[in-house]
Amino acid sequence: MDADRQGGGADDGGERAFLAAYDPRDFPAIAVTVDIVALTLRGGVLHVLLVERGGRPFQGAWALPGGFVRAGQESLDEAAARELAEETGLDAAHLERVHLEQLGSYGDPGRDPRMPVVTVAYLAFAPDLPEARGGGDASAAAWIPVSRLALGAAAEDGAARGSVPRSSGEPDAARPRPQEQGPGHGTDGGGSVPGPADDAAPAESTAPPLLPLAFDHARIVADGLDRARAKIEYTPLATAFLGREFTIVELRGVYESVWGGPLHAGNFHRKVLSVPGFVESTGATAARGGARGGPRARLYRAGDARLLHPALLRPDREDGVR
Amino acid sequence: MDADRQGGGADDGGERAFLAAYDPRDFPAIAVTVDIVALTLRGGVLHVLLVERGGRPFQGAWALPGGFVRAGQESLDEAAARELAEETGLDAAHLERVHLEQLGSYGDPGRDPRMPVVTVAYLAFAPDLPEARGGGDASAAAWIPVSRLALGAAAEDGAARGSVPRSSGEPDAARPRPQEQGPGHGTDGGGSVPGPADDAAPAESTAPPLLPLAFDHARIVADGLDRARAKIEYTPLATAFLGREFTIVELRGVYESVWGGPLHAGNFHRKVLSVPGFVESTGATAARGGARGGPRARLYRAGDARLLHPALLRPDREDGVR
DNA sequence: CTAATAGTGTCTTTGAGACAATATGGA
DNA sequence: TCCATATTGTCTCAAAGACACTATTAG
Repeated sequence: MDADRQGGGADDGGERAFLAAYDPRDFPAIAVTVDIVALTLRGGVLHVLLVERGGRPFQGAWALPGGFVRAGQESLDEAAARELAEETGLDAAHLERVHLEQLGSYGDPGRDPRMPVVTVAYLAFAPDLPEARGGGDASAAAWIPVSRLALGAAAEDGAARGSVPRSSGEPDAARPRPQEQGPGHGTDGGGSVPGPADDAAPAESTAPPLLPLAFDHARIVADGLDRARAKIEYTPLATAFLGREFTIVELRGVYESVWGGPLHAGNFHRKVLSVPGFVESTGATAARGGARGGPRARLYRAGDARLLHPALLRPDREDGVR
Repeated sequence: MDADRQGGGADDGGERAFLAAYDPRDFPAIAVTVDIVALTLRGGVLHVLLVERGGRPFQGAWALPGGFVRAGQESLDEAAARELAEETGLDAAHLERVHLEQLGSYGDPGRDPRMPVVTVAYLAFAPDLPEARGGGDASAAAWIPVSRLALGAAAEDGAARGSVPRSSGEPDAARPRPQEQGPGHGTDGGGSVPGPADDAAPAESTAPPLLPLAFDHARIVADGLDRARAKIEYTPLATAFLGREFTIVELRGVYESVWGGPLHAGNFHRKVLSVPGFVESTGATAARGGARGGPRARLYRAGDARLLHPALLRPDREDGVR
């Protein structure tokens, strides 16, 4: 279907269809925007790019970067890339290394209290970027750790609800497993944090307040995280979080940060090297060994595989260290 | 982002943001529709629901069923369900058994020559339904075998192109493998066709003409097929193509029809039963044995699993009979 | 020197796939 | 009776995961 027919009632000629197509209540009253869930790793912690709202509906709250699609002038993908560039202040060279894919569309009535808005959400994987400068927009942009976000109800909604006939926005979160992000997993650029996150922290006195997100952006971020966690299982996209050259340990850090739990170093290492086309060796080795000693790690770059075969499946549940 | 800010230029107060939000060139000029890729099995062959266009831009061509989203009155999911019901003439009881999920959004400029239109595509898995009555719309609706569609260039685009920084509509086609649909695989309700499809047919004299699709619907259908083929790997959604009770052989027929190749009967049988929650036994057995004899197959119904663990992976390539 | 760390070897278990065997019922 | 067919058994191979070991280097 495109720009005629609008459904409802039996056909009565064509006159009616014509009128329906141009009924201002049916057609032009929806705004189309793109929103971007941009993920990156900073110091081994997964961050999302957010902007602080200056305007009224959710003033002061954090929201996803995004903006209107320029009707007839750009594709949705181009609109997303443009908005991401504006918001991060990235030049074309840096943008080259960012993976951008469509996540899904959100159009519940009332999701924006002012008017009907359908937003096409995008998911971006970025290497550690320079601090976000508050793009071309009113408020500040910043990378916020996902563990500081209040994703509560939205996150639960990914995997184990509803029955088959249910029809809700479920843009293929491949193997979603409810598993909230433990605060500080992964590497700070080299080694992975050893212990599980849940019991390591000494009793925090004042619980760090979780940031609420504007509109339905909590759900969009939750869907994006589900997608990211699933996608690095069967694609080499984890390398999009790293520089051109990286060590296997750094790559493991990406998986640990995104999945939120430690992985078995030895098995991970062997498995990555065994998947054809995942990584390829540069001759070189890292400048230094591990943080507190150890041999220098070999350097690799991303291979040419677009899918991992076999895949790197997530560990089953709360047990550890696959 | 929602209904303010529109990117580009520095902030200058709020006045500008307000104006931008209501600049008619930026906001109201995009129409939003839903289109549905509804798949079903008829006689062991995968079919898509299509409508024949009466109007001008692609008059006489086949297109996906769909229609405008009623701004502010319904969610995208509701719009898709409504359009599907209208187009198939399905009552609520039948709709209950249809799986509906969002596929992705398409908004290239010029995809509709008349005006900017962003469509949110949905994917539906339906059991064998009564013949489509030409719903509420101008032209006829019909189930068309996917093998009769010209999906050419669009299908190639799913998996192995572009590099990481590429940004194009790739709504997570999980494990796409280019593999065109061999005409008549699968079962006609009971047993699966034995031989491979490609050589069985006696030399066809006049090549059956492939039907072109209107707008960018060929790509949308191709994306939907990719998604369907991937999704039955790790979800129990193949059962959505069958009745409430079914045999393992019928279930295998679904996989063979969607994947387009024969599967090893014995191994498939054992694997399905070994995945927890995929199917559960009703005590009963089928009324008849196989087409030309054999024991009566046991009947099963869909289990309560939402994900298959372990998954049923597609056979690797052109070799056969996993 | 000492301890931490990159990388490898090995063993066990699980699952995939090929092949064979058994039993049932349509013609 | 004959043979296609549903279902189960067995064997082999690949991969996952647990665990142990070696070599290297920061402090």
